[in-house]
Amino acid sequence: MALEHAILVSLLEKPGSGYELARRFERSIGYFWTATHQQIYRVLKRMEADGWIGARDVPQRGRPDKKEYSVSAAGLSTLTGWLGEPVQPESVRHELAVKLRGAAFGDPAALTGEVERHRRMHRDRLAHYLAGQRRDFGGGGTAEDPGAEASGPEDLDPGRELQHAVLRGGIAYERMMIAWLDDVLATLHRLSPRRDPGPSGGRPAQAGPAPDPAP
Amino acid sequence: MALEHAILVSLLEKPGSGYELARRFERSIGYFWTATHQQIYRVLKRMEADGWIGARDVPQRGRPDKKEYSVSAAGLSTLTGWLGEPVQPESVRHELAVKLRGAAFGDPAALTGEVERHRRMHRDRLAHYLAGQRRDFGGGGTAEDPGAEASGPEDLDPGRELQHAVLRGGIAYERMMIAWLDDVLATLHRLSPRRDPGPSGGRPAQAGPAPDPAP
DNA sequence: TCCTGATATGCAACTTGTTGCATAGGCAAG
DNA sequence: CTTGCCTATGCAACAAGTTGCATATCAGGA
Repeated sequence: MALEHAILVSLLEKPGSGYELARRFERSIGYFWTATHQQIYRVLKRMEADGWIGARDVPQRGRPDKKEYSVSAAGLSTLTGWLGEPVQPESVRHELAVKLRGAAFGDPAALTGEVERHRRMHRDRLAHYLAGQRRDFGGGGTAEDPGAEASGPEDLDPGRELQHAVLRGGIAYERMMIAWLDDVLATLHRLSPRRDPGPSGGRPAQAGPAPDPAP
Repeated sequence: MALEHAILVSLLEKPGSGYELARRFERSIGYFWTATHQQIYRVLKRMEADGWIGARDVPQRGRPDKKEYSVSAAGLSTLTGWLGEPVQPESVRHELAVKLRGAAFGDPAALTGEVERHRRMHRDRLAHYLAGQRRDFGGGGTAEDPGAEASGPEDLDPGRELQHAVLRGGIAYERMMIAWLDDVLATLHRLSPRRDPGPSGGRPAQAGPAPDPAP
């Protein structure tokens, strides 16, 4: 039960309606916690009943009214209480890893396209993160050299620093995944050295990793 | 709906009872897909009804009989069919990332212990993976230089190669997490430079990353 | 004009996943 | 000899998450 907490964090960062939250869960916070609009509306209702958040009707020109939620004092103390609890081990779901182990009982080469698709997704997300980093956190150190900003000018807004730390985690994750997927592609290619990487959508499955989006 | 498929893979790798599967989901395959014994028993029952797996009663000395399941032809074709389907985007749940963003509205330093605990967990899991790699895949190349084995002696059992690729992914993930958690600890320390890292359970939150288990 | 799409909210039904408990024999420590 | 733990399976109730659909308004294009 932690969607509540993700919503609290998001509403503390900026109040908003259920719909707006749903949008955010397709971007920013959604990169670390997923939820559909159905779930969000249902949980918002419960949170309002529990007094964690308050609603305010906002009339809009043309559009239906929206209910803008914001966090109450009770909600804030719920959140800070939660911060003190240990997080229980994340439940892992790496479907691609399961498929790779399953591929031993089918045709490994059939996974190549899928792995390439994943690689593209991770490459795009990395580019997105890096753009966000440039936009929101300036041209400082690279994500590969954590702590490089530590000796720089004092920029100690905790919210900003923490958001940057989370973003650096996302960047590190995407880089790691891209490198691993290259490794997997090389392995698949080694197992069945058919198809040469054609020019369309092609990327080297054999040689060194394709260039990342420039940091 | 993919617990079925994870079970199929596990049973193909080695037939076993529900209980044994539950144990495996605490180790090996469980590092990439979690499930409790309740879920496993329920799904096994359904899979048997669907004819994906067959059961065989195995009497045991002293212990209650166990039902040893193995994959039928129908189950195998189900699995290979699944391999061809695109994996839909994994639903992400990075609770620690949510907490970090939430910490801006509480006391960031209160998270230090939790982050350190996570780091220990990841360090231990990395050591576990590396031990498994040494045990099952010999002294070959390091995980940091994927493809190093490619030019070595031909060892092209697909199952083995794919399991190794998955394991390398686990290793890369744990290394990445450890590095990121060091980054986070440095950030937290920068935000509130209280407590010096004492000698008990201490690890440098400031200087370079603590030494990994030797690869 | 009609159709599509974005904003905005929500119900109902269904599937998954979790938690608590129950059974039942054997084995080892105290 | 009793208490707790391990093997081994399972029911029942609940919580969480997904999917399909419904409503309503307005803007812009075919």
